[in-house]
Amino acid sequence: MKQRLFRSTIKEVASVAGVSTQTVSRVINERPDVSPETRKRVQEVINELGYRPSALARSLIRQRSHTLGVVTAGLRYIGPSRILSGIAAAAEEADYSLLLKELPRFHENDIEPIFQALLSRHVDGIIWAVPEVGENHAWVGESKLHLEIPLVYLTMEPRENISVVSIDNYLGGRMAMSHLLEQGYRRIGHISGPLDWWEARQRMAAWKDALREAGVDVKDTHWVEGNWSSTSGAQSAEKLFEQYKDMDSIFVANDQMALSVIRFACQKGLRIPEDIGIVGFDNITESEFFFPALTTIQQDQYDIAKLAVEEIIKIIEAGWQETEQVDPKTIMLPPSLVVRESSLRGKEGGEFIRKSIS
Amino acid sequence: MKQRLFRSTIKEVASVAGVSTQTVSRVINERPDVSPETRKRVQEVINELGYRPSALARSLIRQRSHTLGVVTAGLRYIGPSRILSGIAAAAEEADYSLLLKELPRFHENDIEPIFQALLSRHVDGIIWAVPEVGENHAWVGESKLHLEIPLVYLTMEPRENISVVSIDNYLGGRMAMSHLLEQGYRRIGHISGPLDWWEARQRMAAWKDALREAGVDVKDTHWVEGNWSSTSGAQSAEKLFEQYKDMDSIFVANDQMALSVIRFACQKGLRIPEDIGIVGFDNITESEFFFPALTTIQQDQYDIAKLAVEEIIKIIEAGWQETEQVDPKTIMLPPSLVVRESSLRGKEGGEFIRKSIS
DNA sequence: CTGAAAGCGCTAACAC
DNA sequence: GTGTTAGCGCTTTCAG
Repeated sequence: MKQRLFRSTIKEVASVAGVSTQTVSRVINERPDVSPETRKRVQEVINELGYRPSALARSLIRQRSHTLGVVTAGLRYIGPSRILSGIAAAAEEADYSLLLKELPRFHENDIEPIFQALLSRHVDGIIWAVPEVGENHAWVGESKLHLEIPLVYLTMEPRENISVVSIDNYLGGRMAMSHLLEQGYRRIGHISGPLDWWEARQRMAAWKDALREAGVDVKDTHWVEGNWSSTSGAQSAEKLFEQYKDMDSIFVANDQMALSVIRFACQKGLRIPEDIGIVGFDNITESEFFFPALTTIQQDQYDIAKLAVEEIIKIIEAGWQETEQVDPKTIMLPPSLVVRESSLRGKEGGEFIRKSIS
Repeated sequence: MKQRLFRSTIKEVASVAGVSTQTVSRVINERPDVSPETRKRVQEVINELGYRPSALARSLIRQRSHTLGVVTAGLRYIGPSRILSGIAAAAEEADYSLLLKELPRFHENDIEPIFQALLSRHVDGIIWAVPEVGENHAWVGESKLHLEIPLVYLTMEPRENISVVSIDNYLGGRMAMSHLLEQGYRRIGHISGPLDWWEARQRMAAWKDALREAGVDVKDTHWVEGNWSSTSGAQSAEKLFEQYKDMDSIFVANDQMALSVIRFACQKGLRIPEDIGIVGFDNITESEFFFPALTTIQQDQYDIAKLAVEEIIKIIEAGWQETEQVDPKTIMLPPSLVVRESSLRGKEGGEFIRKSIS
């Protein structure tokens, strides 16, 4: 027996209520031009039959789906998840649905099928929430895509004529470094993220620039490249302590790696922050409870995600007005410094948060 | 100017290629009954115009969208994200799209609008990936929903005639307890999750049962209720050490709280695992790098998510065959014990994984 | 205020 | 092999 869907249609409602489908349509769309009695009768039939208008049919005729395509990568990690969470909240608020596509790899650059799938379902806009890694954004700006809908990128290097929303990673790095320098650390090492990541390069550039401006020599032995994972953090820590003997502190490009650095330093018998200061990046929920608690740079991924959704909806709605279009722009949000025990040398160890270094 | 979508239709393709829309339809659906020349010509026009069939129109006429609705809660946490990640991977593989709805709260029980939104978009099935908390699943089984499509639940207490896929939390708790008992610990305390969570109750029941079976007295002072967060872990640890003076170990209901317990014990000068043994639950990526590394119970959320998707697709497809229906069933997956430093008392501290305690 | 006709983009069923 | 007709469930003219 073929599956039978017990979904009532506008036609059934109309026939039961003894009106035309047109009138039912007016009722469900809350148009004013229906007499109160008719409206009431139709509404009753709707409730009775459990009638639910088909968003599909509506999208087809209105050429508008009220749906956003979201492309993510790395949902198994906390950063991308927090971003998706923000996207979902903002979309819900604006009454948009979400069509989700997860890229299997960060390096994915066969993006045609993704767009095909999204466009064939008539999404009104696309949020590209995939970090910029290697050449995985090389296609941006190419018009080969025949893209007739707005596209907003999350966390990518700003480009002309493209809408981008991102945390300012360079600024975050500078904030971390300013803090360490203020605490009197000078021989600051760095464990970077994988350098094919734009974010990793930004953080590292901040480390280098801050040292140079402070008049500190930067040598190749003063940093090591990690891959974001705690495992790589452990390996990097070992290598870095080996090749930078009189290092007094480390700026670690994320908290997971910083966790391993703490562990490694503990095992070596080094005191934190007296012998070695540590600053991380991300402010994952756990870092407050590391021992010692980790000083880090907080990114509000939830917030930039909401911003991105609001931006794309603004662009979409503008496309339906007679008004002028919304120009693509880059929105860069500053992160904030969260000072905890791991970097507070020679002062009383209270915890406090500074929102900006200005 | 009203937005103009440069989307070509099957009609345009047909007219340019000089055939009927029907023939184009046959080509894009790879039907055999088209002559090679016609097929070639049509295909060329398709490429030329960048034509993309509308999945919307297709769904409407086929009464099938090849789309799954996914309802989640707590995407800002890592567990739900890993589940979503598994769902996305499995859906992609089966060539299904995903319509995502995130509940704003775990306790949400106004679920009508969620179903409305999903059903109005003609999803073929729904995966309910919201943990069971308080009465938030009370509606399950009520047929008021007029649900004409399959529904599979993730992580909920098994019920008759419902499809459920879940990790066996009770078994996980028993595995943790068996391990502690084997290591010679007897005065085992417990920090539970919030007890309105089904999972928290399961883990706690395992703690209690294991102690009883081992002939150990269970008192109300031997456990404290946390709320999964590291913050609550710290508070709970303080309280528990206070009220259970000769406790020799703790089974903590998740790794985040366990992290705080480690921190608290360190600050008190207690040695882990000699003075106090600790076992967590979840195996978050960081727990391997805690100091000491945390013994814990691993749940493979990614895997159960894939299973849930495969199950629902099986049910959906069965609905379209002449064959009999797939009966709803409960699938319970065993977690696994990961032994690390925090519980290995008086033995050499190598790390090893046991897949099951049988 | 209400209804009839046309059509969004596509496919199933039937002709030829 | 290929085209014609009808219609998925809805909304947009335009009459009345």
